[in-house]
Amino acid sequence: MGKYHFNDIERKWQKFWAKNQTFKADNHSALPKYYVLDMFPYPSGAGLHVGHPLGYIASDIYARYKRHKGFNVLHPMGYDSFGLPAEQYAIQTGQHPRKTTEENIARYREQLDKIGFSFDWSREVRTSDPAYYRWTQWIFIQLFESWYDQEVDKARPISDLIAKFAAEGNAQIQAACDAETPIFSAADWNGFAAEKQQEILLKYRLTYLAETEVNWCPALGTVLANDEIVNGVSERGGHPVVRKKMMQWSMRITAYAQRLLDGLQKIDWPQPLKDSQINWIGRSEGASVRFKVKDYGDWIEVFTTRPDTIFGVSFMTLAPEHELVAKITTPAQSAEVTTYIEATSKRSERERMADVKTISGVFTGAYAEHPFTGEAIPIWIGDYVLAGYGTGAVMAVPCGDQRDYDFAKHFHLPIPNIFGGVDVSEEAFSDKENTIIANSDFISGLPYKQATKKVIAELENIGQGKGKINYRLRDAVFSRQRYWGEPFPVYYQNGLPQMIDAQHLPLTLPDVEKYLPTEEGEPPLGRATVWAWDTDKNAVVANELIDEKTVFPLELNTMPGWAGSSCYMFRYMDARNEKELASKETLDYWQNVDLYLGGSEHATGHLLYTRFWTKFLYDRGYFAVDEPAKKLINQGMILGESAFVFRIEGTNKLISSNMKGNNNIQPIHADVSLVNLQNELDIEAFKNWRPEFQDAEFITEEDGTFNVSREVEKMSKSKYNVVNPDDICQQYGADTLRMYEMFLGPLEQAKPWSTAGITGVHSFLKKLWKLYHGADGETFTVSDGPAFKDSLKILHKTIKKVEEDIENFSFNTSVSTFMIAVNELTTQKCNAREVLEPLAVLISPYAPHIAEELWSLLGHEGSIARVPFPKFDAQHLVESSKEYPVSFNGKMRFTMELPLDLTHAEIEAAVLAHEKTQEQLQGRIPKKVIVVPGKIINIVG
RNA sequence: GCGGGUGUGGUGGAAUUGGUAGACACGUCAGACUUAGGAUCUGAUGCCGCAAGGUGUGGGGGUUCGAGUCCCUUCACCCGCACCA
Repeated sequence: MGKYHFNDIERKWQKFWAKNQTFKADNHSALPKYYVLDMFPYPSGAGLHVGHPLGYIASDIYARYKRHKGFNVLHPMGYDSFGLPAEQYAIQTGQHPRKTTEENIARYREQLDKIGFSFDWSREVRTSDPAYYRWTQWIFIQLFESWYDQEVDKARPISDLIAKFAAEGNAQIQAACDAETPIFSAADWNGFAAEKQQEILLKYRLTYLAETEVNWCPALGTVLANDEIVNGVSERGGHPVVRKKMMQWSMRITAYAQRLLDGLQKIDWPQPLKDSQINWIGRSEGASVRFKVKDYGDWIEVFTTRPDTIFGVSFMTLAPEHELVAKITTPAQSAEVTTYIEATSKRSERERMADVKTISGVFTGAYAEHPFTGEAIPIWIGDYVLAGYGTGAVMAVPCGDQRDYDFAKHFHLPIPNIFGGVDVSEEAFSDKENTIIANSDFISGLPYKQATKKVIAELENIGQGKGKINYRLRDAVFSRQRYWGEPFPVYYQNGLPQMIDAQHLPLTLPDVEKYLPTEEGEPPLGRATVWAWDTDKNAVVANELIDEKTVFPLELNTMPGWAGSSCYMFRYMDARNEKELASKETLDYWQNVDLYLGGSEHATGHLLYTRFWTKFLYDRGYFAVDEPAKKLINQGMILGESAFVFRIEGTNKLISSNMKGNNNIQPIHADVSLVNLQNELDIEAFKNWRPEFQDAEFITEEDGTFNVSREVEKMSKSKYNVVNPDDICQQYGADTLRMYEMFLGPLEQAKPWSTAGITGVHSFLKKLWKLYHGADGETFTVSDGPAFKDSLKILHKTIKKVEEDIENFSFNTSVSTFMIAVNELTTQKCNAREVLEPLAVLISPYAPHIAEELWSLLGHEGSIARVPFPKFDAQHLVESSKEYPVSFNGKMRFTMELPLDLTHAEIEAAVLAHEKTQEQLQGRIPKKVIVVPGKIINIVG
């Protein structure tokens, strides 16, 4: 056979796996199941870089390991192929996003195949494929046809709700619904026109159409969800975002707030990720209190976590956007209030966040009545109160809240002290655990907890409040004004939304000439000429037929990016089923994902939405489980090492990094492929790469080299620091790439990519190959004779360590374990099948190609993939004696050999009798001898 | 400000969970084989010191026979959330 020709070997086995469908998972297996999933990628035009496969390699090792352990493993892959970049590209070039997406997917697939993953490609899904998104649309319909019953704490069919309305009205129904839902009786309901009934039902459905204040991004021409905004600008592109009211589809995720919190307790996800979900959901316990506005019939409702401080209220503050502001402002204050509201609305979200120290506000001229004392409380407006949280209004208790305190100080409002033995002349006192309430009528003298309880009871008594749990979580806006997304299965009849019957799905995306919004400001689908629904034919027809009785306009918005990714893990279970999302049988068998790998950046986006939809489909009886993934691991990002050359400002002179001195310099990204490991730039190649520097003057080091400086940054095309895995595979092989990526460091940790150490891993694989070949390194020589005892010992040590490592996901240390094993076996000249055969199986999850080749050289037919994992046998590690280090007063002095089966007393006696011990003690009697089994013996003198 | 995390040689990182710190790899140095080496093999390599020895896991303190690991304190860096009433 010859030398280790990794390119030939890898191509050969990749073909073999594809041809034999080696990794096809079985939906009807008697074996225990195990589901290993990677977050599927968005196929971008830039292709894969070495950072992408990190998680895929780790999960692939685990999946392969589980197959060796006798599990029926589901390990699928697909593409999250709807998204903005393809659409942006389409806008610029007129190229249909479908086309670029398909090209990108083909490139991704080619790159993935080269790394030797054990994916079951027969289950591939693409979110932009109508055969897939018909199920996304189907789920949308299910959400529309459901409401959330808080009494039984689950989603139920809307027909149940209609029956309840008809029988008893809505007064007694505990459901998740819009805030301003009016109360009606059964008689009212039955008397309502059908359209009015539909309007009311919309307030209860789990996906609903409503005028919402949304985050509008003018540059992108679309709305964004809260998690798509970072620091007040869009996550993608960094464009400014403003608040705007629009008619939008929303998802009633708030109905699930508590269950999304509770569910975290039973899943094995990283604590930081759980923390950010907990934070995002933002549960706080308190009370809602209603304050009557003096001289008006209106009520202001506030939420407070400190009802115990209600006697400390000295003013109220409304958010500038609060709906009552215009109504209650007195004529005298009107001008001032208007000016203030205008000023604050001009400030962007970002400015408002950046500038939290400036205190601003204005008095409305109106007063509210204290629910207990009847005292007049001035009502102010202030932009420190957020419209989007709670009710957009607060009862200000300056002595107990620093923000209220600062506001009061600034506007010279009173700061009554309602805490016993506390000084509030300098700052507010917000330590509720050590609170004793004073000057507060019926709660004076009580600590926080009891006072809170009593106040809530009293508020309920007078009908001005109740205990309440408030969540920061908002309903998720589900409409996007884009082309390249799932169309809603919705048409409009008299302005009311109607669902297309699920049996007529998919409703496929129509073609348009341009991918921009229309001149009238409609979404791109407004350009489609065949985009109307004929309820008679149950088909899409031309828009010009809309005047006919049975033809209606279709929804012009599309679904957001997270729609397609929220249930894809269930579709993989039965990916080719044309009748259902997945059959009951397969859903029952595969349950949910056992191990999910992906980045932590999805904590409050995808990972929250997918939990929401899973719980919903569980409630409606489709799924057997209510969480998508049992265990989740966040792999760390692989960062790039960018290279910079320096230009002296205002000149065309480039200066080597050590020569820059006091010059005013400007760093410029240089492509990392033009720089060697010593950070020396290839000047000629650089000139060709950036023609504008063709004539530049290069100021080099004294030895004539030109050095760049390095910086660790995110890998990205624009930073010219991308390393392509194809190049690594070409030069060193996929097995080397796989092992090296694992060797780089702990899976969860972020780490810069550097090729510096790759030769170490590569030469390990060459040594492994040689271990199975004779002295010439070319002839396959494995003997059937007995193995050395020492070789068996190494094998079993390795089995134990590697198994532990895989189970703990510390793949980096097991690479070292393999290196030690191969080095030692080489030294021992071990060539026994008894050792080398199990070794090939052990290593096959990490380096599957070379393992397959060795397995076949060992004379086996077929793949190594399902060969049982070697069994650890402690027998081979048994020793009759062990070297014990002996220390005196904690200082290591010498070692002594002792049999393993001694009792503590026997060890103690043996140690004391030892000549070196006597030498150390010099006749003194030791205080005690500490014997820890298998560890150090410590003599304290 | 709140929450979470990390700090170990020239570098990436190990450390049986309280038991000989620095495994393994890169790099560096020396040697062997070579026309050559960016190939292969052997050896050395935390720091100070010729050596004996000393010292050493961001700093300071503590518990312990014994601390990278536990406790207190302090510093530095990274990542979330950020006027949440």
